[in-house]
Amino acid sequence: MVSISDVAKQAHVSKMTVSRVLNHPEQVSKEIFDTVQTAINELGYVQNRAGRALATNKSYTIAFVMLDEVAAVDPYFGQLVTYIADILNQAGYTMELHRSLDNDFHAIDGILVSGARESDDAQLNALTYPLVTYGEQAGAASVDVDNAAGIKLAKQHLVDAGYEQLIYLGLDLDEQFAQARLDGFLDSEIPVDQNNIYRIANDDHIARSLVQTLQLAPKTGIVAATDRLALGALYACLIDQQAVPQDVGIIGFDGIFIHQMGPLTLTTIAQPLERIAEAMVSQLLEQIEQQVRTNPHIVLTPELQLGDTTLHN
Amino acid sequence: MVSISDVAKQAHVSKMTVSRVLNHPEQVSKEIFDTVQTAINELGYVQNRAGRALATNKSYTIAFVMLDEVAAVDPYFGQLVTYIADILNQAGYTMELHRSLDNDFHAIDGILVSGARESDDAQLNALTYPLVTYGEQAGAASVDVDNAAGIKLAKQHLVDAGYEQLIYLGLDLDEQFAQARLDGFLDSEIPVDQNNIYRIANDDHIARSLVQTLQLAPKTGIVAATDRLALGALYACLIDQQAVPQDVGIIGFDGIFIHQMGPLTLTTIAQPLERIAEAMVSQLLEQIEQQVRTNPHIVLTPELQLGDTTLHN
DNA sequence: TGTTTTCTTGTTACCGGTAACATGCATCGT
DNA sequence: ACGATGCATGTTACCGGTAACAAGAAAACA
Repeated sequence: MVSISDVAKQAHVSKMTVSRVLNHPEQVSKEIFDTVQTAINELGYVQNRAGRALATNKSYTIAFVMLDEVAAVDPYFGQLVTYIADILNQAGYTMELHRSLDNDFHAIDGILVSGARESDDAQLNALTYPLVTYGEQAGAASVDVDNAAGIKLAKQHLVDAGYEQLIYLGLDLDEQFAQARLDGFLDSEIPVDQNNIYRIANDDHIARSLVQTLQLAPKTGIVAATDRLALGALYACLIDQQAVPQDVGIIGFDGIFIHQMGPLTLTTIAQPLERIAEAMVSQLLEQIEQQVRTNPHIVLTPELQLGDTTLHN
Repeated sequence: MVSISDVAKQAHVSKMTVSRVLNHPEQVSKEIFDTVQTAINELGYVQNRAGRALATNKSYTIAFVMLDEVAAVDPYFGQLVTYIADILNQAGYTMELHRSLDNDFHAIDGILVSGARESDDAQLNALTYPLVTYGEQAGAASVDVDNAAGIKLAKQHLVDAGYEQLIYLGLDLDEQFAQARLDGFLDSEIPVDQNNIYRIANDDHIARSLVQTLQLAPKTGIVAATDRLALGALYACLIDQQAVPQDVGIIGFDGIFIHQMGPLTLTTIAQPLERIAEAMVSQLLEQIEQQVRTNPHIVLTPELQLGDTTLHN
């Protein structure tokens, strides 16, 4: 492997001058800069990260910790993690992927966490690295989507589209976002009937249980807490031979399944995953540069994405 | 940050002895071993990876390069990448995630690549690191699923179940696996009608195009090249009010969508993702230890996974 | 012209760890 | 009782890079 010393020899300068060309080019005369650059190119020199990390105590590596088991198979995870990897790469950082907080974290500059639950709080707070979580998290910086606002958007859209009865299809409440979305459904000007709130276990066969449960009056709008639930509802309607979107409207949340996945694209509340990724990274890099751990809660607003499962112009 | 020297001081021994306790404990007397361990625990020492990497020229870091854009949102990607991360972690390695071969790879011991196309060959062959790809790749070690065998399995299953007419639902052939699966469908004892082979562009609304295209005779078995296509076919059948699995059987390939995703679990040919991950990692670590780049092509056989979309006992 | 400032480059030491060799001491064989 | 052998530990040097300081030369100032 060609090192900085090899380049120095080739260019007839000291190691330090080569280092300057790489890190503080303004301190180097034009001639020498060119000579060194030429030598670098000729020899195909690339910086040794370990050496640099050791000398500067900075590794330019970020750990992304993915705690949610389910998320691994959920498309939005792949989307988020790749956005983050891309953005970090562009900023000159490398992203490690971890699945547990039990790992020793060596030689990293900061940590991004997704899918943390309350039971992880202690471990999270014990970490001394700059930290940003996806989803609200006490005692740490976090980036989240405004779940309640998103659901309100969904309700409003269904009402505007002329659906008369609203049904909410929610998940178990053990995850924070599930509670927030339910709250969003309950808390708004548009009144809702408590009998029309259903809760589905995440591993149910959604469509099967729905087709038995729901008595779909005409002009019903279904607000689903996730796109997966919305997809189940769509199946149920197909089986039950309901006309979607004419008689029944369906709106989901997340914005992942909308493409290619069904006979109809879903109308959904789309999470701005790219902006989430950007916010997480920029917040983290800021902490790293400033060398302070701050705990802002950044909340991004999701957007209505029109599809075929609701009426609209 | 507490370093090996701090531990050495605390334990009244030399740095080297501490290093031995960590790396060659058999060379150290029992007493001193205990003393040093105590000091390590008291001080909460963790090894500095950069220092170690610099001294040993090993980083214990592997780059996973995910080239396929689509894969990022496909659940199997999340599954594979997390399996690999888990296995690597257990072996004491860290996994970096990259999205491009253009990145400089610093301080890594080896590379895993998924989603490479022919156009990536030049860059892949230029890499000097130990390398294993997912999917067949000339000039590099690879792990792949026996796509043709899988499709034959699917055909056989449908015939055994009593479906009389077979239809193949395939993808564009620009990816190697798509070709292999089509070949598997054509090449077998069970004869097929060339008119019953359909090709769907990956961004089509599968169900919509199918319901217009297919003239489903009773007792038709549909072999779909991917679970996503199978799901589309299932939609199409629902819309067209075909009885699945009584009149029409559907079998997919990949084994990802089977849970929770529809009114019926898919019968599918499941990729052994966990074994794929294991094979990729063990092949790579072997190359790293042996310090030779070998190019075996490891082919794993997928398995029939029964679901509700075909008849069986 | 002599002195100070500025600019460019080099020297030294260190980041945290480990390999290779050196040393000191106990055990062994004869 | 002596050197030979083996075992446990320490010393030195180096991995590749950079910060802090030193030094030399050119430019600026008086």
